[in-house]
Amino acid sequence: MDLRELARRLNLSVTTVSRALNGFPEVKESTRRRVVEAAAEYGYVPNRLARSLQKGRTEAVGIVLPAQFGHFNDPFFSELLVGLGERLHQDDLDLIVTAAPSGPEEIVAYRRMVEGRRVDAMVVGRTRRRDDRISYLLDRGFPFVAHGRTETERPYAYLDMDHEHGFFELGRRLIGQGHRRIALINGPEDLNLSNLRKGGFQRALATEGIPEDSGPVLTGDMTEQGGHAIAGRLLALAEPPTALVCANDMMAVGALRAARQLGFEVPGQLSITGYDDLQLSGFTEPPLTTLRQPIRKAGRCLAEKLLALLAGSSPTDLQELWTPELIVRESDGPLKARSVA
Amino acid sequence: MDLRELARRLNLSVTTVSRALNGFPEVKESTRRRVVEAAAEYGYVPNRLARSLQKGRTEAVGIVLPAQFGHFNDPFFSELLVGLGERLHQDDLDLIVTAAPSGPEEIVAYRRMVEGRRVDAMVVGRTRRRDDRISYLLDRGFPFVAHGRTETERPYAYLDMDHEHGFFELGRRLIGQGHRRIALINGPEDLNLSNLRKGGFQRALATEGIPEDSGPVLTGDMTEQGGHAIAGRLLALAEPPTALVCANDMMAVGALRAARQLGFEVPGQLSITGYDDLQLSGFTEPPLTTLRQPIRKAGRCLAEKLLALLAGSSPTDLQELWTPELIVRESDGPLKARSVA
DNA sequence: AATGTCTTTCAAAACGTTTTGAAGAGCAAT
DNA sequence: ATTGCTCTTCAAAACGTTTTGAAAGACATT
Repeated sequence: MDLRELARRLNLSVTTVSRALNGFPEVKESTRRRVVEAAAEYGYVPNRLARSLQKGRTEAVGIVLPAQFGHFNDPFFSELLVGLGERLHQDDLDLIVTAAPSGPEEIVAYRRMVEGRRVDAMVVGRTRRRDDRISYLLDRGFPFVAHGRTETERPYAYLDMDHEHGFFELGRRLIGQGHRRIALINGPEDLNLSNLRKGGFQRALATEGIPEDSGPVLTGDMTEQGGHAIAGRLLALAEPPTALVCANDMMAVGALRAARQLGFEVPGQLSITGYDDLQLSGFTEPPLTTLRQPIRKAGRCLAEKLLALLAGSSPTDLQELWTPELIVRESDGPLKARSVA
Repeated sequence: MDLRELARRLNLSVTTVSRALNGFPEVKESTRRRVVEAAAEYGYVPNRLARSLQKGRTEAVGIVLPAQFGHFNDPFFSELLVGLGERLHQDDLDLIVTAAPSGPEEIVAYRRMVEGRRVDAMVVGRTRRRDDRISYLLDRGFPFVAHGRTETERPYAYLDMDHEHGFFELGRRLIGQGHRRIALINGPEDLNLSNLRKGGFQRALATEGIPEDSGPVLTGDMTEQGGHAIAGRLLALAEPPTALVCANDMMAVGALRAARQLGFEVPGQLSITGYDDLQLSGFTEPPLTTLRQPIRKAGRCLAEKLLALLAGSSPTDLQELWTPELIVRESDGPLKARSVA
């Protein structure tokens, strides 16, 4: 059942039927009712493709999921997708998802979506310091919203967490507990969030007058294994740090395991903190002190920004920074006297 | 740059250009080269919508994510999406995602995808015993693949885990450890997997000659809270069970918490098992014995089935059952003598 | 009766592809 | 010169909508 057939049965032109269904004012009320009823009766549903082709809008938004192994183990993207999907659905927009490993294939996936006119806008997740996906989209003038900032001057719409502030606070908290040798177990340097977190961490040290070599920064994979390896190295030092600030919860879990294996008491001899507030973080031994970001809410917020963008808002008005919430549990605290004595 | 423009610049008809690009045999080799080069030079990318409209295929597959709160906390769907996305991407198929709470809205989401001719096939996740999504798709003769079976006679393509067998083995294992009062903390009864798990569990009891009232089955939300509530009730009984078989890891985590609060030693006085092998399950106290299903691999497998289906395979040839893998950790074991004495 | 103004309807063009059916060019056989 | 064949190219139709520009009908105003 297509529009032509429906029009034929009603003895009307397709024009009128189309207008009746789309609520145009120039069709007589009684005709509209007749059309709407017939459409319902025959189960007419417009062909989305044809409509999109004609309107020049696809009514769809694209996102490329990172497909690397291990990296995807956290519920981050599924939560984000539900947030996005819920909100976009309300405005009848589709979400087109594809998966690509980061690397040369990734930008190909973007090009296919953008240049194949498959979507009206893109969502870019997990931004890097210099992000060729962002430059690509900016160069083409293609609408997009990023979850995270980048080191570019050019303005675009984003939602980001204030990583700098979060890690500044975390650093100050640990220093306030008496720690003087604090290591940052950071994520890959090309991720912008790693850079921001490092900045906040180091600012905390500087503010409190702690020398730079008492606050080493090491980077690794943001996985349990990555955290385990780096913590292992740090704790084997002659003067190991008394606190480990980890880039995310998975790394912190790895660090916890290393600490247990090397006989460090947490938090008596060693404080450990994470970031993300994954579900598992409340169940580790001890439960993890961490920073929380509301991911599903972020998805909805990104969707709102997309809608605003497509409605003509300026990207400059769609930049937002959220402060992560400190979740205090039991993996950090002041040193016990014993280790000093 | 569209096909017409490209043809104009080449002094060729759109027909020839289209055929050259799509590798039809009736175009002269030198012409093809000329066309392909020009297409690359001008950065021509075909408009997917127009092509789909003409071909009558959208080259897209749809999936509706469950949007309820709490239910979505496990990484199940993100892993599934990556598996699906990776494989579909290889064959140039899109994955269209939308989110809807299960209930009347859910079937509307399906209808929009199917009847709006937005996708060529659907993926149905988490099947229920009587699943109106499945009947709807079967009634319409619309191609789809399900993750999970249903209580229908009509054949369709699916991949499912052998829940029955998994819980049968789990039951036997606990009985072998000496347990005689074992409760099943099950998921909602409308989910088909709940039913199958219950079946396997009860078959294990029957095989070993354990009376039915020594193996109570309770159902609740498949969340930490659900598990906590039910375990709390069970452990408050005059003769509490000595083993709790939980429908998933989150429920098991809740049960662990209830056990700790009520002073039950795990596994000395109480064994607890889960299902899923979530990442957190290796980090609980004690680490959880559970059944593992390879989710990403399942996503890829579902994608393969979709491709086969679209290529004309019969659904009957695309039914597959995987056996979950038992992951033995430390949350189960024989009773310690103390509690008997 | 002619003109103007709404209101309501319509035929045809457009969106960018692929596919259909036909035809032109080149050449060998008659 | 005509016919038949192959190779290559083309104009036009089709996919199912929305939009454009025009026209028909009703009614009031001159």
